[in-house]
This record gives sequence, C-alpha cells and structure tokens, in this order.
Amino acid sequence: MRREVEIRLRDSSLRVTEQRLAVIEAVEYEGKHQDAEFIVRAARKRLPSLSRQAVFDNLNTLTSKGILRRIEPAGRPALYETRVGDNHHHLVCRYCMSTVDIDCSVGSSPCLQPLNDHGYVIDEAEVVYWGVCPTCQSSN
Amino acid sequence: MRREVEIRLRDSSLRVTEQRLAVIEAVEYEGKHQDAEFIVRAARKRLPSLSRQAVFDNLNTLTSKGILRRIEPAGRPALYETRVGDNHHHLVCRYCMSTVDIDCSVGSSPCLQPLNDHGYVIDEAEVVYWGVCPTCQSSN
DNA sequence: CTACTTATCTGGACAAAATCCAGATAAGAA
DNA sequence: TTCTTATCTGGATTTTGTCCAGATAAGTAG
Repeated sequence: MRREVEIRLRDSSLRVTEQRLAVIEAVEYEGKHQDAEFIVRAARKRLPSLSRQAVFDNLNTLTSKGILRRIEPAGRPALYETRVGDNHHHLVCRYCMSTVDIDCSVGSSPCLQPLNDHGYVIDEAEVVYWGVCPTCQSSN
Repeated sequence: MRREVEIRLRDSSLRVTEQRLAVIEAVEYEGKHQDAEFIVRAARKRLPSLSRQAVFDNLNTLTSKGILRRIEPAGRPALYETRVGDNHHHLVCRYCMSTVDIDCSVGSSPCLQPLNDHGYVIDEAEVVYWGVCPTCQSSN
C-alpha cells in the first residue's frame, strides 16, 4: 500500500514525507469519515511528533490533488475519506453523526441534471442524505 | 406582510419583537442567500441598535421553527432564505458564491431514494450543485 | 555521495463563524 | 397594571481552521 501511495504522491509532484504517509494511513485505516482532530490523534499514533498544522496542510494538499476527498455536512467539521473519483454520496445520522457511503443513484458523476441551470455550467451534484442510524433508532 | 409574519410567529409561540421582524424582513427583502454578517448589516438599517447576538439567536430560532431555512454550502458560512417547506435545492458558483434556487428534479421531498439505506431512516436529501455562473464564465 | 533548492514541517499567533453567559429589557398573560 | 420569562445586549469564549517565520529534510543536480 505504501508503495502505491508513494507513486500517487510522486505523480502529483508531492514529496513523500513520513508526515504525509502518516496522515494518509490514518485516514485509510482509522479515519474513514472522521474529522481533522480525529485524524491528528490517529496519525500521531504512527508519528507522535506530528504537528497539527502538518495534518491540516496535508489534508488540504491531498484533497486538492484528489488523493483524499473532503465532505462537509452542514454544521459539522469537515470529514475525510480515501475513496475518490466516483462522486459517491453520503448518509449522515442526525444524532451520532455516523456517516456511510451511498452510491450514486442516477447514473454517473455529475449524476443529477436540474431542470433549469440558470446559465451556470454545472460540474458537480453533491448529495447529503440525513436520517437516523439503526443504533440511534433503537436507543430512542 | 408584517401581519402574516406576526401570525406565523404567534403560531410558533414566538414573541413578536422588532428585532425579530427586522431579521425576517432583512432576509426577505435584502438577504436572499446571504450569510449572518450580511443579515446583521441589513437588519441594522431597519433597527440600528440591533445586537449581533440577537441576529444569531433569531436565525437559529426561526430556522428551528421552520420560518427560515438555513443552507450551508461546504466551506462557507451558513446562508438563509425565506422560501421554506418545499425542500428545493441550490446551485452555487465556485468563484463568486452566488446562489440560486433549483427545483427538486425528482418528485417531492425527500426527492431521492438511495439504492441502499444501510438501515437508516432517511428524512431528507440535500443537494448542492456546484458550477460557474454566467458572470464568472465571461470574466475568465 | 555532497551540496543545493525549496517543499514541507513546527510552534505559535491569528481569524472566522458561531455559541455561551449574566444581567437588563420588554412582550404578552393574568 | 403587574408579573413572568422570553428575548436582547455586550462581552467572553469556543470551535474550526488559516497565517506566518524560521527550521528541517526530500529530491535533484553535480
């Protein structure tokens, strides 16, 4: 896995640093749909000296290069995931914030065409489903 | 209009205050798809002594009562609008943030059914379309 | 393998957006 | 008119994230 990641980084002209690898591995193995602070803690298990700023820098850099994907549910800190390139969507529990992937229900990305685009050139349709997860259903 | 708003407020057991009316009117007449800071300024034209906190309190209260609707495009402060109850969607320009309403393209609210709901009970599908508005297209 | 360029990292200050708090005010019920 | 308490005011605080300057180290060129 490290090897593939290194190739992806070099292909994007990014240096391969241990901080960067720690962040990517934290998201991949511990941080699916987790926020930056969680990722800081998870990545520090791998590299204790890691600075908070390096995590934020890398989350931004990796997101902009398409190596990570950022999702930002209303009113919550941004979450990160390593599944990129397919514009899938997300379903978020209103109570516990647990988040799961939802495949695009109408064709490929961008998967939705509005009836009237007001002259805009649309390149993405981002969908967030809101609901209550099985655990929170039974605990209410 | 004031009269209708007063009825809506009383129906929600909310007191009719000038601060509250100033906020609602600011959103209705000047603040479509604007953020809280803009609404503070707009509402102060009507009521100069209005505190910032009263605006935030009211935006929260009115949103929770369904008198205003809050939208939160990724990475931006929350925006507010008076069009409520139809779960329409939004199209946001990546460059200038201009935002327009988009009618639900697939039936009524919630307008989308994912293929697999993971056991969640879904009550809303929130869609944000991202693109480039006509003005920003021509200025690039 | 060594030197060099500069991307990246560190630590601390700072900013944006919004909430919390305590006392003052005023809406609306009695 | 009085009273209760929702609401408002002003200031401190929190959360999430960025900016900055100097130190470090990745990758390139010799």
